[in-house]
Amino acid sequence: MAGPRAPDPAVLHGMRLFAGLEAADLAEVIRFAQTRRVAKGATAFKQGDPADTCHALIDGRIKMVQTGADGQQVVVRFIGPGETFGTVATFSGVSFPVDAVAMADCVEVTWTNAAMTDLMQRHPRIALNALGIVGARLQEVQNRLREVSTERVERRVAHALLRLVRQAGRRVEGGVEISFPLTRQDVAEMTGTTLHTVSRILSAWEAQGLVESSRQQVMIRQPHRLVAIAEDMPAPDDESA
Amino acid sequence: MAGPRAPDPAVLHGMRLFAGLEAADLAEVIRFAQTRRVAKGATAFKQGDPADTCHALIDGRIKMVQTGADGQQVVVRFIGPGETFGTVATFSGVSFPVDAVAMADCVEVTWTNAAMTDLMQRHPRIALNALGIVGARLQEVQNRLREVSTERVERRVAHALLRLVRQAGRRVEGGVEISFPLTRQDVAEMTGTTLHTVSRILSAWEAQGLVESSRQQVMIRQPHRLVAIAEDMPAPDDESA
DNA sequence: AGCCGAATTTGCGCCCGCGCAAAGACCGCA
DNA sequence: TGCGGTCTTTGCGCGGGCGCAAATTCGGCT
Repeated sequence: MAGPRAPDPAVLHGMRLFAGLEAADLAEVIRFAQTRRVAKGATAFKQGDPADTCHALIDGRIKMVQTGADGQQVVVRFIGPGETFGTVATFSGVSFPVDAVAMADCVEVTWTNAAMTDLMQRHPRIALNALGIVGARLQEVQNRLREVSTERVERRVAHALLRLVRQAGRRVEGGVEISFPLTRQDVAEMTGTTLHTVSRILSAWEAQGLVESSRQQVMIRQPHRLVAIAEDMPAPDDESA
Repeated sequence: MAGPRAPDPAVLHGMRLFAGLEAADLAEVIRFAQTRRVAKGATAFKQGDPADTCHALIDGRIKMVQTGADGQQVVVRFIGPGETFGTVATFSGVSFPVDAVAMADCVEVTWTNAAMTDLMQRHPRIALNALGIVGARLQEVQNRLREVSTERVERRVAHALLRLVRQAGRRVEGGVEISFPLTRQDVAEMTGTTLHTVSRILSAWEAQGLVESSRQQVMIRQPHRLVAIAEDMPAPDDESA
């Protein structure tokens, strides 16, 4: 019955945007959706494109990057499976304010603005969920704004890593690692510094046994000490001795 | 007929949050509202307070300030008459993430979270309006994040002043002035620098005839030159000669 | 009119972190 | 197994802007 483009309703399960909806409602939501593949390195949409679609990620990892007038880039946030993205501009702008770059091969579902608006009007629960999502992101960005405005680089990098661990941490032997490839440049663009400074900081931490990093990969060996740096606490006992 | 606490329905007119609602709906909205006065220097709510109310400003000017663990403050945004504030935490947090400080004597209306949620469910239009408002703020904060991450202080101050002019500019003889009292410290907290640096920059600009500033007051004499600084353009012709 | 506190200005010295540059490591691919 | 490109590391020097401190101005209040 389902056409070739109709996604499996199961993909909506666990999405915060559709939390609290009945199965019948979910089925309705999915009828308006389209699935799409985005190859690694490609973009789901580009900064400046007309914002006529809403997006949700099924699989992969997406980087939201804002580019300034003279080319400087800032990583606004990372998107993982189950998260919505590119929905804010739908209700508040005519064009997307960021690039959505696939860091791995991705699968996403999209809705037209008209369809999503209609769904929200008939199911206010979706609109309220969306408010919660956007509100949480606003708070997160405000926190980052305060960090970058008032904290030293080292603390900002610590905060960024901790945020990544919370969002995409994977327990491994000897610590926690960030479960997707991440360059020094990426971290620099998250923290408002340069890849050189990030590299220096990670090297110093590595020398202290705090982290272990290799190409596009970071593992935190002693999260509590990283927290201490992030919160500017006196260094806790070094258990590595 | 209206009780002593019931606000005049007219105050809702022009509020973006309630745009597109019928008069009857507005009347319903106002039935759940309470008016409240906030004296200059007092707070409508404090960072960390349980977020159990939504707010809209009728008159005055409010400064949203986030305070970090060790006391450093950042001005997140200013709120003018007709704007909603303190509504984000309602749907995404348990406590307010900022202080709302009255910069002048203020009048606000408030709703309980329960009332606002209920109103949104019965009038999805309100929820969609809220999404637009929060989305626009998210974009603004993202822009500031990029600025503070990649731009020099002077450009950031220029951007901040231009943003203030757009939001609360008043044409006066000889230029445009910001229509509410604003200290160097405020500007510093908007741009992630110190009041000393702001003072130095304004002094330099004043020497060039670009602005005119006095205690808690800034007037822009040559907006186009300020734009040139903000956008890092080569200095335009100096018309003051 | 005079006093007090807040806001502002300005000088001076230093240091964090950037800019530049070059070398080295690692991966994918043929 | 060799090649090329991307990512990373590290050294060196400098400069923007902060920290500290003191003087000054301004406004409000009595």
